[in-house]
Amino acid sequence: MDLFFKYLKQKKYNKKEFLLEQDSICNFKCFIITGLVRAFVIDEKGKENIIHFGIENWWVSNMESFILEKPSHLFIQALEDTTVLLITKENLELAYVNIPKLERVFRIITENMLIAIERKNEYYIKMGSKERYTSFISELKTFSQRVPQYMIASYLQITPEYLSELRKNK
Amino acid sequence: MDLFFKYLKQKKYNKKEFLLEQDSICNFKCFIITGLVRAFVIDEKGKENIIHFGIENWWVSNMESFILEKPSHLFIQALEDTTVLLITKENLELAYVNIPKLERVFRIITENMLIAIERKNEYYIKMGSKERYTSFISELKTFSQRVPQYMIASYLQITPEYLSELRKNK
DNA sequence: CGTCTATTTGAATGTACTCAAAAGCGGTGG
DNA sequence: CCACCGCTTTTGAGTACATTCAAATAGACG
Repeated sequence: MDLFFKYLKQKKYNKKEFLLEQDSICNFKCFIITGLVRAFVIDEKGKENIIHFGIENWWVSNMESFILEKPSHLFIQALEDTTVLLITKENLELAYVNIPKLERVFRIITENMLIAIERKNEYYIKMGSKERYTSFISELKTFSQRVPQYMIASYLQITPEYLSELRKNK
Repeated sequence: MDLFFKYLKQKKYNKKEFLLEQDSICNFKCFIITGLVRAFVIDEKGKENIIHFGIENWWVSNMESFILEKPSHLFIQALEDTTVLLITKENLELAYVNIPKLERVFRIITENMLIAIERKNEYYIKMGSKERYTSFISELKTFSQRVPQYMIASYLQITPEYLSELRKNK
């Protein structure tokens, strides 16, 4: 652990600041110590679509951009003042070499990210938008109070107007 | 590589045979040598929803079930006669210990799975069902000839009837 | 208190679905 | 080789769910 920390850099982002912008190459992974971020893409109509949120104790990055070193399609933005431990791609590669055990650690972290995504997908496939909302709220109610409605709507892939509708008939 | 092969077992599944059924625990990963499989979930209405296909040179498994050793929500079924190299969870853990380099290999495989899923999600979020179909076909046309329309519809999250409609107005 | 942002409301519209039925297609056996 | 059966795809009418747009209302913050 001590060894690993040498490769990390603490960094602070203010609310609304971008950790990553579209078209730039994501050369880092961030571990969120405190704060909250959102990752979103912009579609052809200019609408922002939130892919996921990142909260305390999660790693955030754009894996595709990070690994393939290609321009990112997504934005990552702090929704609160956010403190992270950042590791660059360069440093991570070094760390893998010098701390072989780290391979296992990040294999497991990656597996857990994958599980989280698959679970979300399953939800979206199995449920209609009403159940999606209620189960989202019941599972994440503490966290859902930290983001505005319209962002929850975006995450649930519905319009804010329709979410408002759903909330009424709950 | 030779070392690793000792942990693998070749296995054949006939068309329509299940590699994994709902409620059983997925204790394997399979590398597809030849053939084609589909992974799907059944929703409350009894409808099959295809999450992804697995083709030659891909690993298939249900990561959530495999890693957390919990009952699977999904089915994995051969759509053609399919030959795989199978590794059990047990053997994989042994292999990790005896071939430390394998940690790196599976970290990278997992990362690539994650990228594939994220890319699919991005497609679904950014595009309407029409563009989803056309881009699916153009990217995967060789492969799309190996599966019936109604399964493509299921994968695209639309009804076969509606897909038929889309094809007409293309 | 005023301004800016977020949420709600409602009407009109559109996208995709359901259900039922017809048409197409492929394989099998007579 | 053709006729039939089962499965897949197409067609069409009616419907439901979710969106758009515009405007009103509510909340947050300096």
